[in-house]
Amino acid sequence: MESRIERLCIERGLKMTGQRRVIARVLSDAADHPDVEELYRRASALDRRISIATVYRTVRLLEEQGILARRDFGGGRARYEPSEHGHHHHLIDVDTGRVIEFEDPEHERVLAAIAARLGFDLVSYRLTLFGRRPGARTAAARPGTSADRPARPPSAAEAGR
Amino acid sequence: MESRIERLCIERGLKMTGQRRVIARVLSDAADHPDVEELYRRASALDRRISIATVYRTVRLLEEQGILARRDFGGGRARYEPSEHGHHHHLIDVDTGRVIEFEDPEHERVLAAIAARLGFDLVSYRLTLFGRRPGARTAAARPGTSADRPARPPSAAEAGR
DNA sequence: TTAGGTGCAAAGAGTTTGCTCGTAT
DNA sequence: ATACGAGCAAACTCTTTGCACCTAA
Repeated sequence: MESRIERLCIERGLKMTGQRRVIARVLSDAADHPDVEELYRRASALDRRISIATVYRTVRLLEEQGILARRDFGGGRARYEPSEHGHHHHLIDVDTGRVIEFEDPEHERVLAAIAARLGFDLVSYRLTLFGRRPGARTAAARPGTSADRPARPPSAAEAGR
Repeated sequence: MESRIERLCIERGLKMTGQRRVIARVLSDAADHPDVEELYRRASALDRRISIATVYRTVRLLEEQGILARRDFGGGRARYEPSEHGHHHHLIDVDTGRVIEFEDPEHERVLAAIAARLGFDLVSYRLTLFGRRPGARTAAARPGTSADRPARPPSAAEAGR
Protein backbone atom coordinates (compact mmCIF):
# COMPACT_ATOMS: atom_id res chain seq x y z
CA MET A 1 0.00 0.00 0.00
CA GLU A 2 0.98 3.57 -0.65
CA SER A 3 2.73 5.16 2.30
CA ARG A 4 1.86 8.59 3.59
CA ILE A 5 5.10 10.13 2.43
CA GLU A 6 4.86 8.49 -0.96
CA ARG A 7 1.50 10.15 -1.36
CA LEU A 8 3.03 13.52 -0.53
CA CYS A 9 5.74 12.93 -3.10
CA ILE A 10 3.21 12.14 -5.79
CA GLU A 11 1.18 15.23 -4.93
CA ARG A 12 4.29 17.27 -5.53
CA GLY A 13 4.98 15.57 -8.82
CA LEU A 14 8.18 13.82 -7.78
CA LYS A 15 9.25 10.87 -9.86
CA MET A 16 8.63 7.74 -7.82
CA THR A 17 11.42 5.26 -8.29
CA GLY A 18 11.58 1.97 -6.47
CA GLN A 19 14.25 3.32 -4.14
CA ARG A 20 12.29 6.42 -3.31
CA ARG A 21 9.23 4.37 -2.57
CA VAL A 22 11.14 2.20 -0.13
CA ILE A 23 12.70 5.16 1.64
CA ALA A 24 9.31 6.86 1.81
CA ARG A 25 7.86 3.78 3.46
CA VAL A 26 10.69 3.53 5.97
CA LEU A 27 10.20 7.16 6.89
CA SER A 28 6.45 6.84 7.13
CA ASP A 29 6.84 3.89 9.46
CA ALA A 30 9.51 5.47 11.64
CA ALA A 31 8.27 6.47 15.07
CA ASP A 32 11.68 7.78 16.06
CA HIS A 33 14.36 10.13 14.75
CA PRO A 34 16.69 7.97 12.66
CA ASP A 35 19.92 9.20 11.15
CA VAL A 36 20.94 8.51 7.57
CA GLU A 37 22.85 5.38 8.42
CA GLU A 38 19.86 3.94 10.25
CA LEU A 39 17.54 4.83 7.35
CA TYR A 40 19.95 3.15 5.00
CA ARG A 41 19.96 0.05 7.19
CA ARG A 42 16.18 -0.16 7.27
CA ALA A 43 15.78 0.58 3.57
CA SER A 44 18.43 -1.97 2.63
CA ALA A 45 16.57 -4.59 4.59
CA LEU A 46 13.56 -4.05 2.32
CA ASP A 47 15.47 -3.68 -0.92
CA ARG A 48 19.15 -4.39 -1.29
CA ARG A 49 19.70 -2.19 -4.34
CA ILE A 50 19.72 1.11 -2.48
CA SER A 51 22.89 3.07 -1.98
CA ILE A 52 23.60 5.41 0.88
CA ALA A 53 24.09 8.25 -1.61
CA THR A 54 20.47 7.86 -2.62
CA VAL A 55 19.38 8.02 1.00
CA TYR A 56 21.32 11.26 1.41
CA ARG A 57 19.84 12.67 -1.78
CA THR A 58 16.34 11.63 -0.83
CA VAL A 59 16.31 13.07 2.68
CA ARG A 60 17.72 16.29 1.30
CA LEU A 61 15.02 16.40 -1.34
CA LEU A 62 12.29 15.67 1.16
CA GLU A 63 13.62 18.29 3.51
CA GLU A 64 13.54 20.84 0.70
CA GLN A 65 9.98 19.81 -0.02
CA GLY A 66 9.02 20.37 3.58
CA ILE A 67 8.11 16.73 4.01
CA LEU A 68 10.95 15.88 6.35
CA ALA A 69 12.49 17.86 9.19
CA ARG A 70 16.18 17.61 9.89
CA ARG A 71 17.16 17.64 13.56
CA ASP A 72 20.48 18.10 15.25
CA PHE A 73 20.73 16.48 18.66
CA GLY A 74 24.50 16.69 18.86
CA GLY A 75 26.85 13.88 18.03
CA GLY A 76 27.53 15.24 14.58
CA ARG A 77 24.92 13.40 12.58
CA ALA A 78 21.67 14.76 11.24
CA ARG A 79 18.48 13.00 12.21
CA TYR A 80 15.11 13.06 10.53
CA GLU A 81 11.44 12.93 11.28
CA PRO A 82 8.33 13.62 9.20
CA SER A 83 7.55 17.28 9.61
CA GLU A 84 3.73 17.11 9.64
CA HIS A 85 4.04 15.73 13.03
CA GLY A 86 2.89 18.64 15.11
CA HIS A 87 5.01 21.33 16.66
CA HIS A 88 6.94 19.73 19.43
CA HIS A 89 10.31 19.73 21.13
CA HIS A 90 12.72 17.13 22.34
CA LEU A 91 14.17 15.96 25.60
CA ILE A 92 17.27 13.85 25.30
CA ASP A 93 18.10 11.36 28.02
CA VAL A 94 21.79 12.06 28.49
CA ASP A 95 22.42 8.54 29.81
CA THR A 96 20.73 6.57 27.06
CA GLY A 97 20.40 8.98 24.16
CA ARG A 98 16.70 8.30 24.05
CA VAL A 99 14.57 11.11 22.62
CA ILE A 100 11.28 12.07 24.27
CA GLU A 101 8.97 14.46 22.52
CA PHE A 102 6.88 17.05 24.28
CA GLU A 103 4.70 19.97 23.39
CA ASP A 104 4.46 23.38 24.92
CA PRO A 105 2.35 25.70 22.81
CA GLU A 106 2.85 28.56 25.23
CA HIS A 107 6.49 28.86 24.35
CA GLU A 108 5.87 30.12 20.87
CA ARG A 109 4.30 33.32 22.18
CA VAL A 110 6.95 33.95 24.81
CA LEU A 111 9.77 33.46 22.34
CA ALA A 112 8.16 35.62 19.67
CA ALA A 113 7.95 38.36 22.31
CA ILE A 114 11.62 37.95 23.18
CA ALA A 115 12.59 38.17 19.52
CA ALA A 116 10.43 41.25 19.08
CA ARG A 117 12.11 42.91 22.05
CA LEU A 118 15.43 42.36 20.28
CA GLY A 119 14.07 43.79 17.06
CA PHE A 120 13.46 40.56 15.17
CA ASP A 121 10.64 38.55 13.72
CA LEU A 122 10.84 35.01 15.00
CA VAL A 123 11.51 32.69 12.07
CA SER A 124 11.99 29.50 14.01
CA TYR A 125 13.63 28.27 17.14
CA ARG A 126 14.99 25.20 18.70
CA LEU A 127 14.38 24.08 22.19
CA THR A 128 16.04 20.90 23.30
CA LEU A 129 16.27 19.68 26.86
CA PHE A 130 18.85 17.30 28.21
CA GLY A 131 17.79 15.38 31.26
CA ARG A 132 18.48 12.41 33.48
CA ARG A 133 16.13 10.01 35.20
CA PRO A 134 16.39 10.54 38.94
CA GLY A 135 18.58 7.82 40.36
CA ALA A 136 20.52 7.14 37.18
CA ARG A 137 24.26 7.09 37.64
CA THR A 138 25.67 10.62 37.54
CA ALA A 139 28.07 9.72 34.72
CA ALA A 140 30.65 12.30 33.72
CA ALA A 141 28.80 15.29 35.08
CA ARG A 142 31.49 17.71 34.08
CA PRO A 143 30.45 21.04 35.50
CA GLY A 144 31.46 22.99 32.42
CA THR A 145 29.58 20.85 29.94
CA SER A 146 27.95 23.15 27.47
CA ALA A 147 24.22 23.42 27.29
CA ASP A 148 24.63 23.43 23.54
CA ARG A 149 26.79 20.39 23.31
CA PRO A 150 26.14 17.86 26.00
CA ALA A 151 28.16 14.75 26.61
CA ARG A 152 27.85 12.48 23.62
CA PRO A 153 25.24 9.79 24.15
CA PRO A 154 26.64 6.30 24.76
CA SER A 155 26.38 5.40 21.12
CA ALA A 156 25.30 7.56 18.24
CA ALA A 157 23.77 4.54 16.57
CA GLU A 158 21.90 3.64 19.72
CA ALA A 159 20.46 7.08 20.25
CA GLY A 160 16.94 8.05 19.43
CA ARG A 161 14.93 4.89 19.29
CA MET B 1 49.66 41.01 30.97
CA GLU B 2 48.14 37.72 32.03
CA SER B 3 44.75 37.07 30.42
CA ARG B 4 41.76 35.86 32.37
CA ILE B 5 41.79 32.46 30.73
CA GLU B 6 45.54 32.09 31.21
CA ARG B 7 44.97 32.65 34.91
CA LEU B 8 42.34 29.91 34.97
CA CYS B 9 44.74 27.56 33.23
CA ILE B 10 47.46 28.23 35.79
CA GLU B 11 45.02 27.71 38.66
CA ARG B 12 44.29 24.29 37.21
CA GLY B 13 47.97 23.47 36.86
CA LEU B 14 48.06 23.39 33.06
CA LYS B 15 51.41 23.79 31.41
CA MET B 16 51.53 27.22 29.84
CA THR B 17 53.27 27.10 26.51
CA GLY B 18 53.63 30.11 24.25
CA GLN B 19 50.88 28.83 21.97
CA ARG B 20 48.50 28.22 24.79
CA ARG B 21 49.11 31.67 26.15
CA VAL B 22 48.28 33.23 22.80
CA ILE B 23 45.12 31.19 22.36
CA ALA B 24 44.08 32.02 25.90
CA ARG B 25 44.50 35.70 25.16
CA VAL B 26 42.52 35.49 21.92
CA LEU B 27 39.71 33.75 23.75
CA SER B 28 39.77 36.18 26.65
CA ASP B 29 39.52 39.08 24.24
CA ALA B 30 36.76 37.56 22.09
CA ALA B 31 33.40 39.23 22.51
CA ASP B 32 31.79 36.91 19.99
CA HIS B 33 31.49 33.18 19.27
CA PRO B 34 34.39 32.32 16.99
CA ASP B 35 34.86 28.95 15.36
CA VAL B 36 38.18 27.15 15.30
CA GLU B 37 39.23 28.60 11.98
CA GLU B 38 38.58 32.10 13.20
CA LEU B 39 40.50 31.44 16.43
CA TYR B 40 43.34 30.09 14.36
CA ARG B 41 43.30 33.22 12.23
CA ARG B 42 43.42 35.52 15.25
CA ALA B 43 46.06 33.49 17.05
CA SER B 44 48.23 33.27 13.95
CA ALA B 45 48.15 37.03 13.64
CA LEU B 46 49.76 37.26 17.09
CA ASP B 47 52.19 34.39 16.67
CA ARG B 48 52.81 32.69 13.39
CA ARG B 49 54.07 29.41 14.91
CA ILE B 50 50.69 28.06 15.88
CA SER B 51 49.08 25.19 14.01
CA ILE B 52 45.39 24.59 13.67
CA ALA B 53 45.84 21.20 15.34
CA THR B 54 46.95 23.01 18.46
CA VAL B 55 43.90 25.23 18.36
CA TYR B 56 41.68 22.16 18.14
CA ARG B 57 43.56 20.49 20.99
CA THR B 58 43.43 23.60 23.12
CA VAL B 59 39.73 24.32 22.76
CA ARG B 60 39.02 20.69 23.53
CA LEU B 61 41.18 20.87 26.64
CA LEU B 62 39.58 24.12 27.78
CA GLU B 63 36.13 22.73 27.20
CA GLU B 64 36.99 19.68 29.32
CA GLN B 65 38.23 22.04 32.02
CA GLY B 66 34.96 23.91 31.96
CA ILE B 67 36.69 27.09 30.88
CA LEU B 68 35.19 27.19 27.41
CA ALA B 69 31.71 26.37 26.19
CA ARG B 70 31.19 24.79 22.82
CA ARG B 71 28.16 25.97 20.89
CA ASP B 72 26.43 24.59 17.86
CA PHE B 73 24.54 27.15 15.82
CA GLY B 74 24.17 24.93 12.79
CA GLY B 75 26.40 25.09 9.77
CA GLY B 76 28.48 22.16 10.92
CA ARG B 77 31.20 23.95 12.83
CA ALA B 78 31.61 24.25 16.56
CA ARG B 79 31.87 27.72 18.03
CA TYR B 80 33.28 28.76 21.36
CA GLU B 81 32.81 31.28 24.11
CA PRO B 82 34.19 31.57 27.64
CA SER B 83 31.78 29.75 29.89
CA GLU B 84 31.86 32.06 32.92
CA HIS B 85 29.84 34.46 30.94
CA GLY B 86 26.47 34.17 32.58
CA HIS B 87 23.55 32.01 31.59
CA HIS B 88 22.20 33.29 28.35
CA HIS B 89 20.77 32.18 25.06
CA HIS B 90 21.28 33.09 21.44
CA LEU B 91 19.28 34.55 18.64
CA ILE B 92 20.71 34.03 15.18
CA ASP B 93 19.92 36.49 12.41
CA VAL B 94 19.12 34.12 9.58
CA ASP B 95 20.10 36.69 6.97
CA THR B 96 23.48 37.69 8.31
CA GLY B 97 24.43 34.90 10.70
CA ARG B 98 24.95 37.46 13.43
CA VAL B 99 24.49 36.13 16.97
CA ILE B 100 22.63 38.17 19.56
CA GLU B 101 22.71 37.08 23.18
CA PHE B 102 19.78 37.41 25.52
CA GLU B 103 18.84 36.33 28.99
CA ASP B 104 15.62 34.98 30.30
CA PRO B 105 16.02 33.63 33.81
CA GLU B 106 12.38 32.61 33.97
CA HIS B 107 12.90 29.90 31.42
CA GLU B 108 15.01 27.76 33.66
CA ARG B 109 12.09 27.16 36.02
CA VAL B 110 9.57 26.46 33.31
CA LEU B 111 11.85 24.00 31.59
CA ALA B 112 12.78 22.23 34.80
CA ALA B 113 9.06 21.77 35.39
CA ILE B 114 8.55 20.32 31.92
CA ALA B 115 11.39 17.88 32.45
CA ALA B 116 9.99 16.90 35.83
CA ARG B 117 6.59 16.22 34.29
CA LEU B 118 8.32 13.83 31.89
CA GLY B 119 10.13 12.13 34.75
CA PHE B 120 13.55 13.73 34.33
CA ASP B 121 15.91 16.02 36.16
CA LEU B 122 16.93 18.85 33.87
CA VAL B 123 20.65 18.61 33.18
CA SER B 124 20.91 21.35 30.62
CA TYR B 125 19.08 22.71 27.66
CA ARG B 126 19.56 24.69 24.58
CA LEU B 127 17.34 27.44 23.41
CA THR B 128 18.27 29.12 20.19
CA LEU B 129 16.07 31.50 18.25
CA PHE B 130 16.32 32.23 14.56
CA GLY B 131 14.97 35.56 13.49
CA ARG B 132 14.88 38.16 10.79
CA ARG B 133 14.91 41.92 11.00
CA PRO B 134 11.55 43.21 9.78
CA GLY B 135 12.01 44.42 6.23
CA ALA B 136 14.97 42.22 5.42
CA ARG B 137 14.64 40.32 2.17
CA THR B 138 12.68 37.11 2.70
CA ALA B 139 15.51 35.02 1.24
CA ALA B 140 14.84 31.36 0.61
CA ALA B 141 11.97 31.06 3.03
CA ARG B 142 11.42 27.40 2.35
CA PRO B 143 8.33 26.51 4.33
CA GLY B 144 9.70 23.23 5.55
CA THR B 145 12.95 24.57 6.88
CA SER B 146 13.62 22.82 10.13
CA ALA B 147 13.71 24.70 13.36
CA ASP B 148 16.72 22.62 14.26
CA ARG B 149 18.66 23.30 11.12
CA PRO B 150 17.97 26.67 9.60
CA ALA B 151 19.24 27.88 6.27
CA ARG B 152 22.98 28.22 6.38
CA PRO B 153 24.11 31.79 7.03
CA PRO B 154 25.62 33.57 4.02
CA SER B 155 29.14 32.67 5.00
CA ALA B 156 30.28 30.45 7.81
CA ALA B 157 33.39 32.58 8.21
CA GLU B 158 31.30 35.74 8.32
CA ALA B 159 28.94 34.52 11.00
CA GLY B 160 29.21 35.39 14.65
CA ARG B 161 31.12 38.60 14.88
C1' DT C 1 65.24 15.50 33.39
C1' DT C 2 60.90 14.27 31.64
C1' DA C 3 55.90 14.44 31.23
C1' DG C 4 53.48 16.59 28.30
C1' DG C 5 52.81 19.88 24.14
C1' DT C 6 53.45 20.93 19.11
C1' DG C 7 53.72 20.67 13.97
C1' DC C 8 52.84 18.15 10.11
C1' DA C 9 50.54 15.17 7.46
C1' DA C 10 47.59 11.40 7.29
C1' DA C 11 43.37 9.39 8.84
C1' DG C 12 38.38 9.59 10.15
C1' DA C 13 33.46 10.65 10.04
C1' DG C 14 29.67 12.53 7.82
C1' DT C 15 28.04 14.33 3.58
C1' DT C 16 28.13 15.83 -1.29
C1' DT C 17 29.04 15.29 -6.20
C1' DG C 18 30.79 13.99 -11.13
C1' DC C 19 30.00 10.67 -14.28
C1' DT C 20 27.81 7.01 -16.59
C1' DC C 21 24.09 4.14 -16.92
C1' DG C 22 19.18 3.19 -15.93
C1' DT C 23 14.14 4.13 -15.76
C1' DA C 24 9.50 6.61 -14.76
C1' DT C 25 6.65 9.25 -17.23
C1' DA D 1 12.10 9.68 -26.06
C1' DT D 2 14.01 12.18 -22.52
C1' DA D 3 14.49 14.41 -18.27
C1' DC D 4 15.55 12.92 -14.08
C1' DG D 5 17.24 9.32 -10.64
C1' DA D 6 20.76 5.82 -9.00
C1' DG D 7 25.22 3.61 -8.10
C1' DC D 8 29.91 4.08 -7.36
C1' DA D 9 33.83 6.19 -6.01
C1' DA D 10 36.20 10.34 -5.46
C1' DA D 11 36.05 14.74 -3.25
C1' DC D 12 34.98 17.88 0.58
C1' DT D 13 34.65 19.79 5.26
C1' DC D 14 35.50 19.59 9.94
C1' DT D 15 38.02 17.31 13.42
C1' DT D 16 41.22 13.92 15.45
C1' DT D 17 45.60 11.45 15.75
C1' DG D 18 50.41 9.08 15.10
C1' DC D 19 54.90 10.25 15.27
C1' DA D 20 59.20 12.67 15.82
C1' DC D 21 60.76 16.65 17.93
C1' DC D 22 60.57 20.35 21.51
C1' DT D 23 59.93 22.74 26.09
C1' DA D 24 57.86 24.17 30.66
C1' DA D 25 58.33 22.97 35.13
